[in-house]
Amino acid sequence: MGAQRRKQEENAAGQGTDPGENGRSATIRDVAVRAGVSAATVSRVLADNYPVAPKTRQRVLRAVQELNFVVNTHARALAGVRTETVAFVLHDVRGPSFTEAAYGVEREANRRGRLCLICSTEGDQERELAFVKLMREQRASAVILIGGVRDDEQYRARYTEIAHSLHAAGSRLVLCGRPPLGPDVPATVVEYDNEGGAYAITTHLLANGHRRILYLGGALTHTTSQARLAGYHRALDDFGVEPDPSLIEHGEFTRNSGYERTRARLAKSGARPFTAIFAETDMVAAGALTALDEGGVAVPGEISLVGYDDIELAGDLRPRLTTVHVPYEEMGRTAVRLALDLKEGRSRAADQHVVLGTHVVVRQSVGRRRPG
Amino acid sequence: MGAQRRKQEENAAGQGTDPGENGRSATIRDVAVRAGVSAATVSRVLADNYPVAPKTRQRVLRAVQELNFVVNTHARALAGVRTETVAFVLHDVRGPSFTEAAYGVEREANRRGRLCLICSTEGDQERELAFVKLMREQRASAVILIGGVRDDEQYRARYTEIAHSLHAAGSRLVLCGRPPLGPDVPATVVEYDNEGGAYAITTHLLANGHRRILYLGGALTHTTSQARLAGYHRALDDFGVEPDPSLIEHGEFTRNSGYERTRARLAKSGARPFTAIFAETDMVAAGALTALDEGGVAVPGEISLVGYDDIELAGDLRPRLTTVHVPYEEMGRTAVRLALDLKEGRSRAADQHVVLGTHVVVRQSVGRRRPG
DNA sequence: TTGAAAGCGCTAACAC
DNA sequence: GTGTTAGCGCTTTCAA
Repeated sequence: MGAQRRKQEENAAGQGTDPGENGRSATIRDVAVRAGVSAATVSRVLADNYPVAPKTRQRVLRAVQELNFVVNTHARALAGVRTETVAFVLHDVRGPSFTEAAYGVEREANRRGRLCLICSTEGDQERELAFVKLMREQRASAVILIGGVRDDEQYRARYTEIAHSLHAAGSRLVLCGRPPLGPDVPATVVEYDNEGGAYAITTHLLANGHRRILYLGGALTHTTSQARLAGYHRALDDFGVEPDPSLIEHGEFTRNSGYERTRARLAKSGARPFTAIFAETDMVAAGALTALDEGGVAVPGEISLVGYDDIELAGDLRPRLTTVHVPYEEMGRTAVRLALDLKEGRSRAADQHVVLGTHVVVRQSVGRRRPG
Repeated sequence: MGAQRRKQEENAAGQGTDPGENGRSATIRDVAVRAGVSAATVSRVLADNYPVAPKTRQRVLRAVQELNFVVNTHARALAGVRTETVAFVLHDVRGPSFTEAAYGVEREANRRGRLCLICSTEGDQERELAFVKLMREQRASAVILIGGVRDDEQYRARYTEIAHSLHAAGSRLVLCGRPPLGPDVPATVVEYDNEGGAYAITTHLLANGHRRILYLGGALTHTTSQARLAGYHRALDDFGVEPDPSLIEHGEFTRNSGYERTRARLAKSGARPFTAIFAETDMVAAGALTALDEGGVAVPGEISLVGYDDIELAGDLRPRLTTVHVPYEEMGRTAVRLALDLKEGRSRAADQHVVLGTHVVVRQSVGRRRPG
């Protein structure tokens, strides 16, 4: 698929003579010829970084207009001029929490004169890799990945390699909410206190007298889920409550999963073996709430409910959802800040691992319960 | 800022000798030297499109590993190999409706083997232009813009030019939910029946006996708002109801704007001059509902409420929000489909304008009212 | 099976 | 002020 052959094919397939539609687009050379000057002069006019006679400039600009000339970034980049970009990769653009982080990335990147490119992978690792590859090849300033993963040998090996290859390309890998890869891997990590948040909110439930708390979790292998579940267990332990495995469920981080799982539980037995529900994300909590609502169960009267993430939706639910606030936007901003500061020599490699705090936001979905 | 000078500066600023950190990254030439072959051979190994002796291949791959070599897309693109991408531009990644469209774009682009790049502009036209420029220069297959605009001469002139320059660069401009630019402009337009949806839902309110409907709109100059307001007026007209200008409000498309405006109205007078609220987006409706809730106003008992967009949130509100469904995801998919089909010669220019339908989704936020 | 060489489109020293 | 020229890093003929 060489340049030449490709262009010929395009021409052969062409339907019209409209320049640009099929024929090759105008180059700086074409403009030069039309304006009766050299390519260098055109380049100067375009870059506007060098004195050019007004009349010449006029002619060049006219030619540019007439030919509908568009510079080729690739050629320009090759010649040394960079358009700095920051890339952000998430699973799903529709997910409310990660887009909050995307927003933070975007703002900070912009504040520092970079363009921000976002890519959604639908959780497909191949796609993630393809995008990282593209960004690496385009020499993006930083590539920021967000979203829990399955933390195994394969993960570490794979991302360690990615970190190195990005580094070799003059870019930087940033992991948001993912486990660090090791001390010698050139990657920036921005985590948040996942376990601590889960601990705190479980404690909140326990302090309100709840002892049997249904846990609506994500996939068992998912690092985010593991950390949250760990916090839940630690809190139980601190209160001397024996954990009941039958109260732990694993599923997806979707509204629907929360809905279905809650419905199934509600249908199961007359005497409910739990007085509160800890949904691992607000989305799951929203689904659970709908199921509770449909089942005629009062919240927090009969059952208390808490979520995690503190997305905007939490305040729209009725009752308003008590949840754990995660500083997603700040994570995004921090990710960009750390990576760029490092590149600009304003930060040291040792400071490339940050853990942001989380905290409980008490709203209306938790009620007091006399334990026993 | 030439390549040479830049590199020297980078070296000067360097802290370590780690290759890649500051020094220039390895090129195909470096790999060739290390492997004791020519650059052409390395290229062949990498592209894997040509027979190469197994042993040579081994040596090359090893050298690639050792040097952490990463091809330079720019050079590659310049030499004729394209990574096809589709670009999507929206105002805010956090906005629920447009990200639905982004999802559609992403899926369809992916189905057709393209990578999808998303850019959020925070409503900044300059940023939008910068991104479009970048994508044009990178020769993206299509550049898709979504979000209402101020429809004036400047808009038309500006985007007509963009359409032409994208076309000249072999790309294609797609406008989602924005007014067409004219018959001779090379742009694809995917609209939805904005006015029709507003008409239908207003009719729904009117049919339920509501005559005084508070309208919580967006900016007056915004095309989306204009169309929705037009639908509202047409419905009133069809029912022989005199529109009351004091019931029309303009503001922003945010939760908070809906909240504040509703609160102000509620505070204003004891005798409320309206029995229903038409919020121009579900987001605004969510805010209005909170205000109503706080004011102790029963919905739909005392006041009915409808929104527009049918985002997921609509089903989470209590009462569940009656609203207008807009096929955002389909818009995204359609945008990609039309643009790529055209490029592939599987569609004609005449079919590059599509209007998708909208419809009312009846849930629980509208009550009957005895008119008078 | 491999290498040499030309060229993709642009930029920036260096001459004039 | 403007043109000439030498690359940037890669791919792909063409020749060996």
